[in-house]
Amino acid sequence: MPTVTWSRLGGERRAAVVAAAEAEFAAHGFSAGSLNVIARRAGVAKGSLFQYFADKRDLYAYITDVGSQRVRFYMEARIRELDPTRPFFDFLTDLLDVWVAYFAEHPRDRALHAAASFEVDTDARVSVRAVVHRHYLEVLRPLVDDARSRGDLRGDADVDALLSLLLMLLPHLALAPYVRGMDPVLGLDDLSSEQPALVVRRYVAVLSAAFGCVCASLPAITTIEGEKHEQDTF
Amino acid sequence: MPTVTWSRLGGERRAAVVAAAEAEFAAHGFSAGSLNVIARRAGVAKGSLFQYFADKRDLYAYITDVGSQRVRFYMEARIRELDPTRPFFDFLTDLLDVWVAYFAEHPRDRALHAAASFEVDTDARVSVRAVVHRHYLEVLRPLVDDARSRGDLRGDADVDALLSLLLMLLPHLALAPYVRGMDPVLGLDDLSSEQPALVVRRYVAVLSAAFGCVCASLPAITTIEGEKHEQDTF
Amino acid sequence: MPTVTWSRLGGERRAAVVAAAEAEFAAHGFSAGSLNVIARRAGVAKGSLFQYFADKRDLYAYITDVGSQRVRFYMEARIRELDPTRPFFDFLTDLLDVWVAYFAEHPRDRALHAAASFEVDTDARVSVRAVVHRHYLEVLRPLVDDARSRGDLRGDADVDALLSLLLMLLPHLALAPYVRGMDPVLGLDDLSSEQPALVVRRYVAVLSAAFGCVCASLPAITTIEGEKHEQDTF
Amino acid sequence: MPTVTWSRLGGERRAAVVAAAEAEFAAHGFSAGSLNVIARRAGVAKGSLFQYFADKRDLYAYITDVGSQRVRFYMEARIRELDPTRPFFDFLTDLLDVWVAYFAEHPRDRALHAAASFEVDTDARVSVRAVVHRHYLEVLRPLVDDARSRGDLRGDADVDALLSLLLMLLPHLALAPYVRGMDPVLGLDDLSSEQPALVVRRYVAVLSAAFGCVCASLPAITTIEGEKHEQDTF
DNA sequence: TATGAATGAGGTTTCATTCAT
DNA sequence: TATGAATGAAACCTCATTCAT
Repeated sequence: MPTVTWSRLGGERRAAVVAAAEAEFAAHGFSAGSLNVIARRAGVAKGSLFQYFADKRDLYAYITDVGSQRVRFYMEARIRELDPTRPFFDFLTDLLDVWVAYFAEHPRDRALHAAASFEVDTDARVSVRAVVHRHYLEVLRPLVDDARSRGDLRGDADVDALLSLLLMLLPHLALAPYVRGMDPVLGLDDLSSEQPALVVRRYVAVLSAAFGCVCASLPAITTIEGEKHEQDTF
Repeated sequence: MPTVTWSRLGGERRAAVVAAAEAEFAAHGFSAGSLNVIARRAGVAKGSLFQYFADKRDLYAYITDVGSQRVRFYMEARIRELDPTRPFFDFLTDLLDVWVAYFAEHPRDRALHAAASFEVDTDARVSVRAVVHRHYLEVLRPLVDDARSRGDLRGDADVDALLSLLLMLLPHLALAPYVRGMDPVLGLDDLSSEQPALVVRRYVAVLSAAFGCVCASLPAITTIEGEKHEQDTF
Repeated sequence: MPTVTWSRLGGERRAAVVAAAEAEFAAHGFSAGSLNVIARRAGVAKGSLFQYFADKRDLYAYITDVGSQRVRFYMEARIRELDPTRPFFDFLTDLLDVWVAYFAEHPRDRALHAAASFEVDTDARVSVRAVVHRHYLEVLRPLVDDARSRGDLRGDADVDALLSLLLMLLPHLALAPYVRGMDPVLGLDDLSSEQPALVVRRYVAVLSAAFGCVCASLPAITTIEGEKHEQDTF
Repeated sequence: MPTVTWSRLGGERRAAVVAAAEAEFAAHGFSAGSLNVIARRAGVAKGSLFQYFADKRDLYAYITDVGSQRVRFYMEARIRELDPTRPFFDFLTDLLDVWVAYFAEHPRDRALHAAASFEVDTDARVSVRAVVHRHYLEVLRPLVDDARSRGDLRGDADVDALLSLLLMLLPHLALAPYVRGMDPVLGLDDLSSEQPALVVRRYVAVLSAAFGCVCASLPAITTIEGEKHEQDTF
């Protein structure tokens, strides 16, 4: 937790430290990120960092938290716009599109997310992922619960299994297009050949088949390729 | 890639190097693993390591490959015993049980797998995961293809999406019971409350619902809990 | 020397600073003692310490002085009770017993004494020991002078040599039982095998033989061990 | 203990490291001595020091050992020249003169001795003093034992108390002339006013009176000052 | 082919002190 | 008078890699 000194700090200095730390941890992760570099880039003395944060891990946790909240606030705003009361898998499709687009446009957040996912230091990774997972679930669970109460999910749908899969799919969709080798099957990391949007629809189709109400129909994947008016008929 | 010197090396010396390197990388991962330690424990000169491998990354890739092959050979043997011609999702359930049990009993392989998954160094992680994914797919794709040709999968099943999900689920099932925070939903890391076996069945139920032939029924999870018999009626 | 600000300070604040500084310097000595820690534990601002004392060394000297005076006042009170007009070496024996017991029961003063003795920083050590030595001598010299004027010491006794030896023996007796390796001969640091009381008597016997009046006899060490009665015949 | 690498090292490089380390530890002691400085002055890479010694403490212990042995070898040679079979306290007087002169002429050894005596780090101090004390005793005990068997000491002399006092007097005589405040009574540190030689004689007179055979007379201190001839009559 | 000595940059953290408020 | 933010030097130690033998 940041010190009181940090909370009393002027906005400019704070912004400089946050920016430098985000850049460094995004580039090299926690273990390999260097406080020397952060201090130098922020234009503050090395010792000052320790007036603001208990230690390296404390700074890292703070940076991760700030980043997670930024993503969450953004997503929550977009969720409201997307109208979460629509048929769930339609909504989910749009949501994942937004998600993919966000990380496409925010390389810094993408890198922070990756750094948190791949951290070697067990304690650092665990505490950071706990934060991230909490954010994920606080947003997703209400959406899923509402969907089930609306009847968009099967009555016997294993909601926790759905959430568990989403917890894997979300980081995957965010990172795979930029991390070679993460997805050797669907080709997410081969940007030229296939659109992430298509992969989103393939995953949603799977989830819909697994959890959706039998009567509910899913927008056909063809809707992307240009001919799809028969879509809502099957 | 190991040098020719390595290939000409006596078996004993080779085994010593491999054992020391596996232990070190399993314990500390690639970035934090120390060649000094490996050389000392293997009883060879530090310089010798550089006669056998181009650099640290080369050694790491080799060690990962060796480990992956060990796991793969084991799994292939068990797959033959499990009779892959049975109904696919029955077979898959047993396969995942074996998988979970293997990593429960082989902490070194589990640690190597985790080290590869969490490596910060991008290049190291990418090259290692490429190897691991290749092994996964070379085993899984024939099984899945056979299942489809046998009619165990729906005709329009998105086989690649299934493989993609399996590529996420396999490491998850192997590591989550031992890595705090990986699974905050299904409780895989809370060994006392829920059996990995049950989680396996929940995941397979999802996959079966998504990809299975409509007519094919899955062994109900009720076999473990005893009450949800309506599940196999959908 | 403390500033005038210090002298005008409220008693509570002063006590807090003294207590924190004593604890810190006792635990880590001057060089390794931390003003940060002292300020934090005393509940005052770091800057305040520099309003009360010129610098770290000044604070340290003050703390040592306070501690020395505490010990000195205690010893002076006990000296009056012990009746310094008795035969000198009888009295000295009791005095040293009291001395040893005091430090046995006051670990904080013991630690401060040790810290002063083992300080690496030459200037700090010199100034601190000057204070301590002054206290020692102001107490001891009158006692020794009285003893000589009473005829308890030989007429030609080298009083200064006696004081010089006492200045070595007193810290030794105070610390050796708690500092491994200080006394590899008489076994003061091996509490189980020999009592400090016996060591006191052996040292006093030496001093008595060296400085005592020939006619004056010393209580034989046999009072503790019970057999060497021929000792008092020399 | 130095590594094998150290033992295989060329003489020139070894000498440079030893010289630099002796100078640094002599000047600042163990805790405050800097490996950075040592490496720079020795003209070797910082990392090289860690190829020769396990850590800072290891290097310090080695340096202290080397220094102690140097002093011991010198003293043993001089002891043979001084004829230890002479009357003990005559011999002891000469021995202490030599001792004082040695440290007067060898400021480096003096500083190392001081550094070892005043080290704050308990473990470092303990281990170093154990070495020094061992050297002291291995030299002194045979001398004292011989003296007693020759009849130079009283039959009932407390030999261990004598050794214990010598263990205090020897460092005192070596260092006090150069460390302000160590001796506020006999004025050892006030070089202009009184000769260390006289102090030696005053201490020896005390020891002789305490431990010497009654019949044995000591060379009167008058030999230096010229008037106290009544001293040898007690 | 094997060795292992040498390198020196880089890591995090603590510290006493200053000074503007 | 009290505060506490800022400083930046210095600390020990580890590391992968090179190269002469």
